[in-house]
Amino acid sequence: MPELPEVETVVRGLQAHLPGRKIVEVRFGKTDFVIEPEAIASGLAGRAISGVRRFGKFLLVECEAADSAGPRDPAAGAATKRAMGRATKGAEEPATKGAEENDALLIHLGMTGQLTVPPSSAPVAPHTHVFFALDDGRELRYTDIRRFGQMQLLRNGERERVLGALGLDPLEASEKEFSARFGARHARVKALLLDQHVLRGVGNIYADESLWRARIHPMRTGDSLRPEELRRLYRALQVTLREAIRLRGSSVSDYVDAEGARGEFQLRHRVYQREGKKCYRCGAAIRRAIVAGRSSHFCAQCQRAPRKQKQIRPGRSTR
DNA sequence: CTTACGGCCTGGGTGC
DNA sequence: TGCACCCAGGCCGTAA
Repeated sequence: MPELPEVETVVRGLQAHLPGRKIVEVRFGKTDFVIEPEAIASGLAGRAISGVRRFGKFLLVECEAADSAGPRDPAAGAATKRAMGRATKGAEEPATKGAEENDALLIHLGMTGQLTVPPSSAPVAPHTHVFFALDDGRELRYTDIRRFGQMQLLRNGERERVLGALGLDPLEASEKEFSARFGARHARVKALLLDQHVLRGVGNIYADESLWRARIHPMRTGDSLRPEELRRLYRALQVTLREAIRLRGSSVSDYVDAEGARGEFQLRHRVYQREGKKCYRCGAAIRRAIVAGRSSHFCAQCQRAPRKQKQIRPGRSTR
């Protein structure tokens, strides 16, 4: 399941291949998961790629400014301006802001989406539905068994509308911002971690792993967390996500990076999909329960369940 | 407004 | 061998 660390790994892989390349042609297989495929085909053919970046679990393949006016046939563009701003380092600026935002291809990998850059002559893997032929004889290919992914063209000025509501990137948020957001909410902490409007990029694997590391039960509510618990969770999230990125993500099912290689963080999972196995910290059996509509794995010994009282709070108040 | 929940999308894996 | 069923993540509608 591509979550923040997996998407980050794919982005880094694509950054090594795509910037500077020109998209020669776009072809589709099934398009039921693509928004306006014709717009993608006509809008990106002939365009040069300037960069690739991550925004939460989304990938953005950015184009250089369309040379001149002709939205028709950009045949002229012999002078393919080299990507000036190189890949750069980690600190990414908000993808929704920025003075000039050029057209970009927005991609969400869903559960089984894969992006690779094989030679055009390479055999096509089953369930490959989008092909971006490049000017160096290779293709950026999108493969997605379940087609839970999503793809759309973001034109100039559309980023804020499409991505603006997403929450903070967990690796960029400060402890203060994190605590303020979580501490003010009455929803279960597991639901808050998965809510992309609170934090962008965390999914089921890293929510469970972080909660275990922080020794917090997934059913606890955000506003029940003591300051030190909020701090522990913040730290656990950071450490877990960074470690996962270092190990190139978790390959629990179909996930592979841009080179087609599996990640290794699944070997470090402490609770995810370890129901019945022993807790690495205390030896108790890892349990699984549905929280926030998702399978949640935790150690009932290390992560104490909250008191049952699920009573209806007296309305008003808050403030 | 906030929260909880059920359903939907698709297809691989599993168990009978 | 076949087949029903479960499950995954995001999103949306509905209800409290």
